[in-house]
Amino acid sequence: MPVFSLSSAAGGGRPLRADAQRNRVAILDAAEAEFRDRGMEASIDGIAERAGVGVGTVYRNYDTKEALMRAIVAAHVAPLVEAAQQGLSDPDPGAAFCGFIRRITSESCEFKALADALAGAGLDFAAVKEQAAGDLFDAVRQLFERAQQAGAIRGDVTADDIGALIQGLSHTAHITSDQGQMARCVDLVVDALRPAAAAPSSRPA
Amino acid sequence: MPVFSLSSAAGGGRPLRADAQRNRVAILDAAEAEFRDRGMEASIDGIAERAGVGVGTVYRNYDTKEALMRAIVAAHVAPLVEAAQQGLSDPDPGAAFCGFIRRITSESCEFKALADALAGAGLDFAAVKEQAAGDLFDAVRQLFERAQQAGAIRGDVTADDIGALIQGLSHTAHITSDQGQMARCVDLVVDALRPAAAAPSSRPA
DNA sequence: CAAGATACGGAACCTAGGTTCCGTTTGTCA
DNA sequence: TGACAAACGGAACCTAGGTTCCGTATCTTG
Repeated sequence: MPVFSLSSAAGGGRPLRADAQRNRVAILDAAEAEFRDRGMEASIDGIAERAGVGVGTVYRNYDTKEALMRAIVAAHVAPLVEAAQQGLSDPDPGAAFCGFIRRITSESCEFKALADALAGAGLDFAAVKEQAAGDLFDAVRQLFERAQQAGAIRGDVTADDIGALIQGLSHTAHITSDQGQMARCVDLVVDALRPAAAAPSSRPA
Repeated sequence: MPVFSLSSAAGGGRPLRADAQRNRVAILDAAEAEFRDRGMEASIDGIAERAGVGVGTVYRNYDTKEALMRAIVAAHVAPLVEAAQQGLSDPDPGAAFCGFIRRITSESCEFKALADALAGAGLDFAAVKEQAAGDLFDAVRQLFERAQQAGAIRGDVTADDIGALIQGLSHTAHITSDQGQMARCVDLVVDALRPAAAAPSSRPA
């Protein structure tokens, strides 16, 4: 049951039938929209209907709802992970880290499925942590450690703490769609990560 | 369908039968334990079994699972609300507010049902916000406003922001049972609420 | 255009968990 | 202890949503 490749089956095969190809795109689009708005609460029936397709057709492309969700989330995570990797060579480790946190939380705010994935809501948490969200958490950890070593982050915070905070913020992102409020909350937390008042990394008085 | 009073029906009535009285207590105890450990994921079947009782007996005391949950949560919320009211006359408004935040998050960490109620998980959110959790949010808001007026809290934070942060932290509390980590995260957030020590914050527009 | 392969739709199935119902048991009172 | 009301237990019911199945429709190829 192939998950990629728009025009041919995985491995050996002959090209996909034209209608099947069209449907695959429609399903992806529909899933994208539904998962965006409702996160893990989106239903297969809803996605199928939105795609103008029967549920069977959805299942012919993705074995389970979770697989479909993962595919969609993965598509959103990939560019984030890439951005994180670039951040690793940012001359200002603190800014790179904070900026990345702001970015993923902002993304979570408008794409509920990402929020759910990061918050571990409605999914087998261990599974998520390996897959889609796992990559992101790894990326965050690397940025975090670099920032902390550079002295841009308080020493008494651990990577696990960051993970926990992100999970919490992701939940908030799932609930609110108010980007402004979300941003204020995130800024607050991010500010709090700076080393105690003594050394404001970016701003001498 | 009475919800209070251990020995008699609400309003007019004759005393409760002895076995009914015993069962009511057993149900309350069982619900307390199940909701503590599993939050809203606790099941009526599980509660009934733990209480050594049939599901019908549970429903004879509480019309719905949510009603039972509310009763249990309310019992935990009451003393908190009371503490908050006392906090309103604390000479140090900032400490009163922060202390209260720490207290409810700590409580949420070991009593998952409270975390769920505050995070709005698995429940009709509006309903929760009126009931059990609503009182708590109100209490927090009062403590917050007083602390902010006293200058103990940054001026650019709103009561809604606090609500959002609590919801997020409550989700974290639901996931982790590590009181230490929870405390670190909460401290971080609480610290962040203090007015910027001397210098203007350096946040990007 | 016919034949076969491929894909489709959506009814039917399954599971989980909340809720109801009713025949049976137990407590209470005389 | 007998009789009645109160309470019990738990099977049965209902709903929601994920998943499977298969008869039918559509594409592709010769």
